Amino acid sequence: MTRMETSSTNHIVESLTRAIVEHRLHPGTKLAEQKLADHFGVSRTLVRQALFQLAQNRLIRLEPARGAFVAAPSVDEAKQVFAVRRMLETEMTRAFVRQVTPAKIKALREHVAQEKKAVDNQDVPGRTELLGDFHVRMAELMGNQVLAELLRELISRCALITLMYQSTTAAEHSNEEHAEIVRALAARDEGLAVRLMDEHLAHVEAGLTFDRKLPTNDLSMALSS
Amino acid sequence: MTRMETSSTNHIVESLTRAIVEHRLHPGTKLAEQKLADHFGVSRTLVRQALFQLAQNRLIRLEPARGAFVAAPSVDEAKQVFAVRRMLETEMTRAFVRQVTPAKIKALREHVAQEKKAVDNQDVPGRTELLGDFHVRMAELMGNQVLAELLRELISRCALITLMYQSTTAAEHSNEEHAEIVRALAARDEGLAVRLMDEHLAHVEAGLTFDRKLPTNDLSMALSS
DNA sequence: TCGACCGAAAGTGTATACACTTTTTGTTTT
DNA sequence: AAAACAAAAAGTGTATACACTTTCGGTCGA
Repeated sequence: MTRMETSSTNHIVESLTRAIVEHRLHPGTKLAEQKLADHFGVSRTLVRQALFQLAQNRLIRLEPARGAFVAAPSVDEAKQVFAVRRMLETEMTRAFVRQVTPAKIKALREHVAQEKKAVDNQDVPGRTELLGDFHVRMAELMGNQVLAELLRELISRCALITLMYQSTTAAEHSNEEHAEIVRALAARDEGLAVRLMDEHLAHVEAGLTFDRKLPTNDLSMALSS
Repeated sequence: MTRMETSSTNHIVESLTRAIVEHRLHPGTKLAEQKLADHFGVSRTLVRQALFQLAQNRLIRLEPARGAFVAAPSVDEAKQVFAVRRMLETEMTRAFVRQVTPAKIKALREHVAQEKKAVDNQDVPGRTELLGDFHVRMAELMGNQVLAELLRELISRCALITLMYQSTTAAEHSNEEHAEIVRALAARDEGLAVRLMDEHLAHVEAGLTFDRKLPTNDLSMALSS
């Protein structure tokens, strides 16, 4: 279900996005164009296109004549992003209950099972992605691709902020909450489902940590995986 | 309150955005890079950057090796965008009531008054922008810049779809609904405010028209204003 | 020793060059 | 006259060149 446009530029965007979201590239790290170009084996032209795209997604920040840096969102911005997620996702949950079908429940259950496997296996990048994708998956199952893409963007920004998924217990906790939400959806209990989703997001938000550890980051090291 | 970054690229983005949102450039119109470059007096490099940005905002569509075209969203996509707006804005309205202050009400009243003036004066581009900005203004007054920018994006996409604002009576209608919403907010009547906002968006959505009139569009003509 | 200054190195911003693809146009063929 | 083809024109995709800005290292002066 991943994107299949593999235009050079898109490959760079995706590679950098993963590195940032998975915390291989820390906030503040400088992304020098020529170094990236060498790493990806293309010219600066394509790197620049990718950087512009990432800047629009707020994953990096472009300073005029100074270059690109991995974004370091303020506490305030982080709270705003979460506020938006809660608005969107509580309403999404409400709408989901109203159009729930066995097939959709089955799809969500399978997703949660996949999450659990990743969590149990200590597959850190895998679980990070899967835990975020749960929310995107709900939007897709509702048939709203616009919502899904919006959520994907917001969740990327969240991942840049929260380090919570790095903790195994927190990941387990999220996984269990997802399972609970699915149960409420299956039971068509709108009030419960909405409440669980709201609480779930509150928990994720509470896991925000703001240790601004300084970069000390080697580009090619971080990108090599 | 408009953006003041006037880097060349941003100027191009804003200029094209306005032209598209105000329907001076019709869906399907080809945006040839060299022609735009000549028009703006820059090289293709900057035009390309702008086009990439517009593509991410879904205002244009990039076809590989064929070029950029003003987007022509499907009916389905339009409905999805509106569904997202309703999720976001009903919840935003709810939150607004809970943190309403006289100063915020005053700001909204003034905005609605501005709208009315533009509508009365038959200032078509002005009223289009102001009617959309009402929603963005609410988000800003709540102090949520993330929400504000998200809404601005969604509303641009809507404007690309709806031709309703071209009708004077429809514009008057929207303006009156905004006034009603502000009254409900001032009265701190949460239920009423949310209901009015939901109905308002339903009305806007109902104004969707999908006449795919063929381009026949001269670039420099459309951009000259 | 510390700070200010200067030059070199590195890096960004924009334009241009060139290869390759699509579109157009004019010609040939049936 | 319509369809098919070919060459030319126009346009996109990527790399490179070059001007200008920032950064860094070292030297000089206080």
